[in-house]
Amino acid sequence: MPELPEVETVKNGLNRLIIDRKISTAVNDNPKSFPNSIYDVEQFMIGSTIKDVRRRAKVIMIDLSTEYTLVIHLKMTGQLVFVDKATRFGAGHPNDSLIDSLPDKSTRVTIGFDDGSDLYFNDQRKFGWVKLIPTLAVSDMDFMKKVGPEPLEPDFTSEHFMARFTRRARTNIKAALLDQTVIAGVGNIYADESLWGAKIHPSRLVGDITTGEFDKLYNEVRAVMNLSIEKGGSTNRNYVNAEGKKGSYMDFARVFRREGLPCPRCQTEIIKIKVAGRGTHICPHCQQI
DNA sequence: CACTTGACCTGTCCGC
DNA sequence: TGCGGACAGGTCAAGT
Repeated sequence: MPELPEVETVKNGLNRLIIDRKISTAVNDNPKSFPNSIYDVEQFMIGSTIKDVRRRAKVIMIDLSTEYTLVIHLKMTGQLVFVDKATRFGAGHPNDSLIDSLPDKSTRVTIGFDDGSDLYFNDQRKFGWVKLIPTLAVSDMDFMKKVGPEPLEPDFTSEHFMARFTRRARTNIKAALLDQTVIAGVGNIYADESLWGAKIHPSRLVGDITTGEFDKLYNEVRAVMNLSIEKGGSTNRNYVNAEGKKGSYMDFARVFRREGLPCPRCQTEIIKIKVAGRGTHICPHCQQI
């Protein structure tokens, strides 16, 4: 899924749905998805209550009353879906009844609360993970130490943004945007969308991008991700929010997965190419090498 | 260090 | 309707 706007949407949903609930069970069906020992789970998770749900980059952190935190990465196909069978929460949305369908084949971890509700971690491709670690140790994780700044923070300026890229001067701008140690949270969808907005070809070398172009790109990254948060994220394939509902940003996408359709700016046909090993969507007229 | 590529998985879609 | 291959929202560990 999940880039910054999707993870932010899940986090906001979980904050509405699971705060103060008490964990009574934890079922793990894949040691890679949830590698903690049974001892740790029983000691620091069972019986605890949910205190807060936070996000950093594409990672969700669920703080427990035991001073332990569930650190979760959804990678490509992860989902965190809350279902309350007692109140039928999660039922009745289009094409799906979560009440009946979850847990399903892709469910890796089921966290049960003492009121009968459940939080499911589903992950078709098994790339994602859930780790239970001391809250104070979260900032010591390799990922947390290396990850770049949050682009939507109010005090994150255009100058800040540009300065982060100097280290990656000899690679292309798309690879640099996707590099989580440069800027946190940008993935394949929003990289393509913001490069189109700034009229920058994704294969251009970072070192050749002008200050003016960086300024545009900075504004586009923020505008595109803010719009997506407002739309509940992008459902390209699997993504759903904490209530099991899809996001609608794809209805507003300008280039992503729109190959063969006209560019909204100049009507030139959008094409799909490969850059930084990823499928990449551009307007060949607006975005020149 | 900076940079690129392949690996990790399952499912789906497309061409034969 | 089967089969092989490419591809899918993301990181990592290796290689150069």
